[in-house]
Amino acid sequence: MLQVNFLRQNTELAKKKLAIKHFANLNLVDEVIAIDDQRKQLQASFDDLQSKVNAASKEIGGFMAKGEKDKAEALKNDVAEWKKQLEPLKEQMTEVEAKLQQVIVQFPNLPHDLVPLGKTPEENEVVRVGGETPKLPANAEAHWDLIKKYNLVDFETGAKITGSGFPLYIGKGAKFQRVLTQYFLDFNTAAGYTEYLPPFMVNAASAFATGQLPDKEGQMYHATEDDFYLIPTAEVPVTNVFRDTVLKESDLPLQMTAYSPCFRREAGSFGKDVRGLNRVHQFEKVEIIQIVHPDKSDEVLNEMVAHVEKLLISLGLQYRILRLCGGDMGFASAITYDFEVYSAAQERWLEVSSVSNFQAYQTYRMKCRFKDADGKIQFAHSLNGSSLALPRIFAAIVENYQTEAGIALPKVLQPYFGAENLV
RNA sequence: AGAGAGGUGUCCGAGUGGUUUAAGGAGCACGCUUGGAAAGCGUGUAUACGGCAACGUAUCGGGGGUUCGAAUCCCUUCCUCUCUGCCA
Repeated sequence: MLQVNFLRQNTELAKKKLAIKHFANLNLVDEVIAIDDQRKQLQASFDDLQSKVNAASKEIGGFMAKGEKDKAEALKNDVAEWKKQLEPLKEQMTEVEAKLQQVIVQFPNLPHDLVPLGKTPEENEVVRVGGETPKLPANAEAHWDLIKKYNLVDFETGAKITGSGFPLYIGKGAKFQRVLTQYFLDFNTAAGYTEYLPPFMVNAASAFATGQLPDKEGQMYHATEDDFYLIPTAEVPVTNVFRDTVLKESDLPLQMTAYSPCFRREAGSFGKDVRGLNRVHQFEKVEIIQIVHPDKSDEVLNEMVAHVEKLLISLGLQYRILRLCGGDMGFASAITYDFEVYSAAQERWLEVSSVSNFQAYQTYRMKCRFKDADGKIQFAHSLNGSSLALPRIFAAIVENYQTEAGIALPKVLQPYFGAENLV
């Protein structure tokens, strides 16, 4: 959530930056300031009147104690009059505050200065490419054929149990999921991240705090009986650990990692993108999350990008890092780097990680603050990234490590799997 | 799921309608004291909004109500603990 005071003091800058994110209704900025003016005025009148009521009530107490009933009664009449005036003021205030909230949550985060202009994924900037394009055997197949051939994942039975997009992992396929999860968590904790295992459902307040509500309401599964949402990423529960807190400066940086299944309705997805493991409704992911001092978030973002890059290198996958353009970035993010791995069998890049700096956008919503050296309260910055999302890594390894005889494994995974080959 | 007990500041904890302007204690910070430290003494120590400021307003889990006045009474909701039930 953006802060009204920031919009007030940087109106033109904010509009310019919102335009980079292709936010259509720039007049909303002026509107929000006007509503806030109204709010301030109402509050001033309300506070004045309430102050009179409070003072009089105290006086009445004094009169009652001394037995001066007449004076007390006279004052009571005054108070009754003021309270009558107070009522409409209170109503207006509630109304204006709701309106302000309703408008301000519509603003996406402002883009970082490094964010390239552009609207479509084609306009994302390739920052780095690494690794080798794998040489596949002549009869190479895509992962959706390989997993069938070796009975690693069964989509049909998953669909019978639940619906399409809920894969059923079997045998070595299931074990491989577990092994990847463990390897990723170990890799993250070795770098200083603390491991969390969070709830997989969250309440509306948590979903709001990280920006899923109200923006992505339709993308989450909603258990209406209890009003819980199935998490679309571990980012939601883990970032919310620090909702409504005032931290000490020395607590920062907070580094968390968490495994979770992720549930996404993916309403509106279609076409070849959704084949096999490329896009599913339930998948496993290991996430890294940091809450840091605002001065450090740029630096930390680079560290997180380097961390994920090292992880991909260790898996021997060809990858590229994209800096997303304004039009392709998420709602709450100030800057995002996407990681893609190359699938030689599909001859396309698959997104496996997205690392973002949210700056104070989430923490302001969440009221996650810290007390700085001068005793002032500041909003921390939050960042997160996948490290890593499993299905496409699974797909890429299965495809890129296929041999005439089966599927090999990256060296780092062999001790975890207890074998040199997956199959 | 049923019955009961609770939810007060960083923490413990008092407080059942009116100097509560939330007692008291602990912790923390600063100062005094000291050769240095501890102890002791003193001072300070929540957040949000409005205001240049003085200051005002709100907040005792959340929401609503009664009252001139609510931490305190009423309703509602969430959470924690104990017991019972069910259960991996």
